[in-house]
Amino acid sequence: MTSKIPCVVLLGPTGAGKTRAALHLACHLPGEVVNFDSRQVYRDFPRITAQPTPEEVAVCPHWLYGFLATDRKLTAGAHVRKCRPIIRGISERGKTPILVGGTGLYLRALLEGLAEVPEIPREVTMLLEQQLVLEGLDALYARLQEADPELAARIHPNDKQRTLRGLEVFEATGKPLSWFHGKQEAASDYRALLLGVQADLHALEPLLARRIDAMLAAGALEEARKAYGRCPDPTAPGWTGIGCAELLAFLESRLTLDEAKTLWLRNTRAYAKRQLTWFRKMPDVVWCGYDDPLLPEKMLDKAKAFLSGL
RNA sequence: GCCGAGGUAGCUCAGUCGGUAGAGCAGGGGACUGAAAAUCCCCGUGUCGGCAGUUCAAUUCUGUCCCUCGGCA
Repeated sequence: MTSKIPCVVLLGPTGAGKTRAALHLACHLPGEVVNFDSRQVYRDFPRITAQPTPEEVAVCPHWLYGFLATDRKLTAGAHVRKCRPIIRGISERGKTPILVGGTGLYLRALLEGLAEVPEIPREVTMLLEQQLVLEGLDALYARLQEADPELAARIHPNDKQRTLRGLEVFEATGKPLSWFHGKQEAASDYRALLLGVQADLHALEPLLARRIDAMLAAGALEEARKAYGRCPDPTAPGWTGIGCAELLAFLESRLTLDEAKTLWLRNTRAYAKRQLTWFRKMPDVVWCGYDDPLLPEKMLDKAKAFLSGL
């Protein structure tokens, strides 16, 4: 049995200061930063998705930021497959992998693994999407109840996305998705210290508002304009990110800039709320306040104690 | 000043042929196994603009006043 790779995870809601803390850890452990945020992967949106700046990236290696084109889609599984060799490489170089991000599903998939479901052929997915339009969600959910009663019982009949996922797995493999879940092994390859940046929504809101202004001042609009030139399809995966979608609506004259900013803030806030809900229930997270000026130092101390205690 | 249209939840608005009212959004809580910055679930008492009248009963009808928005002056 191979020993588990030690790593440090930095989690928390958007805009709470994870990037800054990660840089401090990376400099002093020493370590390298690996992204687990589903949006900071887009090449065309470095500012709007708050990726580390070129100056920050120059300080130490950063992985899985800004590598994906706007019309490409990343999935939890694909992200995990990219992450694993990178984390192993960092560890073999004698450094500590520092995982930073805000996408709860990606983190869980990485730490606990994901069921091994084969790739679903595009035709299967497209056919189901057509059937959704023709037959309605109720009919598809009823089919899921036949095909995978266990999964159907767990999801809500209105949950379009999960109903389609359950059906596409069954149609493509002949086996229920819940069967794949049951067969999954619980072993993890990593021994992770979970460090959380704690912030409540009320405190976070003004920071998020200021960050939007700062992004615009730093050329967010120009960034969106350029991205639009490269990928003018508003339904492309990269455009569905918060900030991107609102600025695109402004560029296409569907919103004024003020309306776009208001919506942007509102959506960012709602997103932060979902992140807080997700991370709150995670066990064994060591929390530090976002407003603690010594947060990077405290997190570094905890990381050092964790690594020396192994 | 006159004519018209309105004033109902934090916002946008439904509605009650008279029996004290409900959607969307916002807000709060939650779920989450390859779209996850996604997808979805639960949570709705508010002088129904003020005052008076009619009525067993008015947010609903009538009068009047106030305010907002159009048009005409």
